Amino acid sequence: MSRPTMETVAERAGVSRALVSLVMNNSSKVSEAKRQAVLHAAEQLGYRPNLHARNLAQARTKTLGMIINDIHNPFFAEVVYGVEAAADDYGFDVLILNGGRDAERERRAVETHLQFQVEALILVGPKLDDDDIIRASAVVPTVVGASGRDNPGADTITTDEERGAALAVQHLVELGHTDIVHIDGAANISSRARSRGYEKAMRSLGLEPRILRGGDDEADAEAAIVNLAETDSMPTAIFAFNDLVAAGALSTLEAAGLRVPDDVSVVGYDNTFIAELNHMSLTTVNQPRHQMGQLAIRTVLERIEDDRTEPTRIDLAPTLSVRRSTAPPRKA
Amino acid sequence: MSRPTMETVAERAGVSRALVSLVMNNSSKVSEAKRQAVLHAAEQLGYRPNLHARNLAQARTKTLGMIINDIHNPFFAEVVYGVEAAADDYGFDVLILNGGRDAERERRAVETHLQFQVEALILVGPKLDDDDIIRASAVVPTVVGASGRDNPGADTITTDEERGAALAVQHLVELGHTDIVHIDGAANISSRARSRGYEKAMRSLGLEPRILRGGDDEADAEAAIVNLAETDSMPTAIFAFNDLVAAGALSTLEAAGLRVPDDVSVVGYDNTFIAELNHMSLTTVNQPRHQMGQLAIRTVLERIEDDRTEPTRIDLAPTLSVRRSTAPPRKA
DNA sequence: CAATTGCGTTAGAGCGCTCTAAATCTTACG
DNA sequence: CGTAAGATTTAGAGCGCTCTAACGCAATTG
Repeated sequence: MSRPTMETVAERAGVSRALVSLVMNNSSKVSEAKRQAVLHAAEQLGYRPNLHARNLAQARTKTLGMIINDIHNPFFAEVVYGVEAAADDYGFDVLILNGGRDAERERRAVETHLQFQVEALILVGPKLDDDDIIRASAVVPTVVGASGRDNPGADTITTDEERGAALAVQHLVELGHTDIVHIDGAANISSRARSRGYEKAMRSLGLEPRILRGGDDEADAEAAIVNLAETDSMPTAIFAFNDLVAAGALSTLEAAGLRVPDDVSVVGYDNTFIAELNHMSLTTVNQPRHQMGQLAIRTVLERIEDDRTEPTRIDLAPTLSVRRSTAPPRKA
Repeated sequence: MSRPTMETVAERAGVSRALVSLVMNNSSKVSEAKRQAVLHAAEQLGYRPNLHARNLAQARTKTLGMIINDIHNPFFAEVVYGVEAAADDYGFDVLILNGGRDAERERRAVETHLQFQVEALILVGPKLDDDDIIRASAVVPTVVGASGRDNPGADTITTDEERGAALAVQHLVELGHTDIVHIDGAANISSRARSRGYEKAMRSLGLEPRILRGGDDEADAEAAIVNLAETDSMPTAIFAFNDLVAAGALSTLEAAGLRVPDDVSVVGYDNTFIAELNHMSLTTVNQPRHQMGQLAIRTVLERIEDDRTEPTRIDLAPTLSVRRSTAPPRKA
């Protein structure tokens, strides 16, 4: 007693298999009587179309493959929502695979998606290297989001991270800060652009940049700040690689008896919900994640449906979300 | 120039289609010479097996469907990791769909999974009601995780939330607290069990329970605490429905000039990474999420492979993670 | 009234793969 | 050297669905 097929439904409804197919795809050229008969039979049998059979029979699958860097990271969740909403509008299914911050795992995820015959790939913050991406994009249209790299072969949707960093610096300078340290993202993909943005902005304002090696989580911030404390030159403001590093800065500063923002201002990056927590209330650089998701779909569909062939790069403008972790420096 | 098929590879390698199939499934009864020839041809052509064709041809798909309540919520991410790791061990693929905290959406997700012929369904914190779950579990084995409900028809994996609440109370009492307020989860599924656990524990220790209506996010906590402040009977400790509510409590208390844990201790629930943040450092009840994921797979496989038919309920023991948001009450 | 049109319906091939049964090729042994 | 046993390989059916081409039939037309 396996699952009912079209054959079963057709028999029950007293029509041909082809007619059932037409009804299932709600074709307009089916008489109302037969349509009802088929629908009724299907209902009774608990019939469900077999997607694999359908995908095999049709040329296309109407399915998109998405790989996110890390399902833990709330940053990506928002992008997923954007992608899903947009995909839904166009009648595409989205299959999500978790990269788990591991290039090898992502490679397998790409493979799985390709075997599922997805019509396009959406990589959000991939750990894959250029070669992998070139290889994938040779098979299906590929769009990369939120990465600092150049991703030859793929379309890209990024935010201008240099500009984002500049926004942070500018905000701090406007508050009156001049001694602003940056804790960078070490080997992280986006680290380079953010550091560069910081550095350029500082110099163009006639200030001396100071960059400390950080990383992408709390512990990394701690090390950097302990370092600062020991060299005895605590700045009046810190611009962290991301919100998590900023959170680490917050607690390490407080542990050292310094108050935020009274003694030191802190700015993060990403506007994850950590920053939003009242108890953190982190001033941070915001990327339009939902919009990025939507644009990813649109970009990919231009390839699929309108067969565009030249690569696209979309660079969105970040904004600053000012909260309570920044304030004018204490008067000396 | 569409994608190469087995036919193409077979031709190129000078063998039959069946032989290619054998190689792809690395059967042992293929001569080394032919195996190499096939592999080489496949490599050259960039051949990738079509999963839809395979799934159609085989009786089974070796695929599991997972639906998580909300991809935003870091609690679920951990469960996903557990599921993926375990599924991998058994050679199953996991398809993840996002419920988006919406019953209707979950219903569609179930439908999609069934059309994909998944061999089982794993629902984590579903919004679906009993009927939906019964209906789904009539089609494929279904396991429900992290829910407070009874889920007829499905296997369930839960943690003992009453006990979790009791752990929190016990910890606070051991520190010397007697005036402990609980901010509940309002309509949330798990709310009932946690409140009941709190109430029982309090009474069994001879203390008077006080329950305030909360919810599941920061803002809900704020309302509850403002209420407390106004009625002028601030307790010495607060046990919140979850970490997010606890975070809300933290900031509202501090805004009111009360210090945590000096004036008021706060305990959360779920041990999400918010609790772990140094700056929060929330004492909280921990659920073994990774293990829940693994057990979900094991449970479901017992149905599939060992055709178990009687329902299983697994109830895991929660533990307490003590951090810096709790301390003995200030001496009056 | 025969021929034409058009709608609703159906037969049947084919999507890419697996799997069973049968064919072919080796090897080994009396 | 013949042949049975074992090791490889292959033909061909079938998985559930879509899609094209053709069919039956009623309505329309000259």
